[in-house]
Amino acid sequence: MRVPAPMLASPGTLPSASPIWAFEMKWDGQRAIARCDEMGCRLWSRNLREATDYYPDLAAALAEATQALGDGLLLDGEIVAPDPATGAPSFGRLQRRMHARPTSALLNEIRVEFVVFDVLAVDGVSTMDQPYLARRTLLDRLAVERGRVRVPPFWTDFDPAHLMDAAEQAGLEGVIAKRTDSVYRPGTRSRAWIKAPIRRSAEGIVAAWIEGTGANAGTVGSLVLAGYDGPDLRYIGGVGTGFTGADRRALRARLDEIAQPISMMVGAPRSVMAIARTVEPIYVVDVEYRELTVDGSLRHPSYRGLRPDRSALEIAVPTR
DNA sequence: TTCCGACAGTGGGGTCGCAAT
DNA sequence: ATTGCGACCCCACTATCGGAA
Repeated sequence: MRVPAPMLASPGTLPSASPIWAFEMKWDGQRAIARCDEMGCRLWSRNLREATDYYPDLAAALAEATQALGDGLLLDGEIVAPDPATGAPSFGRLQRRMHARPTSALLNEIRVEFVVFDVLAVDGVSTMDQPYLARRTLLDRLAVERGRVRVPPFWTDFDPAHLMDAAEQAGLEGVIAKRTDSVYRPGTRSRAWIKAPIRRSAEGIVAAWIEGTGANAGTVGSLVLAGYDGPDLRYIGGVGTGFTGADRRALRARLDEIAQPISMMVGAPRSVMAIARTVEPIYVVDVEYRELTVDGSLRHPSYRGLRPDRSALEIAVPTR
C-alpha cells in the first residue's frame, strides 16, 4: 500500500456555521502520515520523506495505540511539540527535534505528540472515498487516543468565530474548516478544506533592502525591517512576499533615493547585513505575520503596503 | 467569458550536518 | 573555530496557463 501525499487546505475565510462545514483546530507542527502494520508504525513527512527515525518514540506510541486494529492502517495528523509552560504546540521546539539523530539527547528532552485528525485506510482498505464525516466518525470509533497519540475534537454547525477566539486564547495556530461531505484527495490543495490561521499586524521601519534574483533581479527582493527598542533601532526580520511586481520596482526607485552607507540598526544577522543595502530609516510599512520567534523576528511575514502617514520615530518593535 | 486549480517561482524564519575557510 | 551552504521543516504570496463551469 503506497503512502498517499497529504491533502492540503486552501487559505481563506471561514464559512459561517452550518451542517455542511466541520471545524477543527489548526496545529502548529509537522504534517505526517502514519502507516501501521504487523511490523509496527512508520511516519512520512508532507513530502513523503520517511521520518520514522526522527520520531522513534512516536512510532512506538502509535504501535501501542493501534495494535488491536490489525494491518493496513493509515492515519493523517500533525506532529507537535507542546511547550511545557503553556501546553500549546511550539514549532520552535519541534524544529530542534525535527532532524535530531536517533542517539541525540533531544529525543528525551523534547516530548512530541501525534495529533490524529483523519483516517485514510483500515485493514488495508482505503477510506479516502468516504465523506469527511464518515471518516471522522470512524476515527473516533477506532479509539487510538492513548499516551502521545491524541485525537482532538471537531465541531459542526458551530460559530467559527468562537473557535478562532479559543484558538487565540490557547496559543493555537488557527482553525480549519472541512466540508462534511468531502472525500480525501491526496496531494491536492482543495477548497473543501479552508485554513484560517491567526495573523497579527505590525508596522516596521525599512532599514535596508536586498536585491531580488531571477525574475526579481534589479528590483527589491525583500525589505529589512526594524523598530525602536528604546533608543535602539532594532532588527525585527525581513519581508519578501506580498509585493506585486510593480511594488518591487516602485520600492527600488524610492529606496535608491535614500541610500545611506551606514546603518544604526542593531541585532541583524551578519549574513543579512553582508548583502543588504542600507537606507535612511524613514519609511514605515504595514506587515502581517504569524508570531514572533524567540529572537523577536517576524515569522511568516507578508507586506501589506507603505504607511506614508506614519513617522518612523513612533514605531516600536512588536512585542507579541 | 470567467473562474478555479495546479504549478513554478521568489521570498521569509528556523535546525542540522558537513565542507570550506 | 567560524562561516557558508544545501537539505529539510514551516510557510505567504504573485504570475501564468489550461481546462472546467
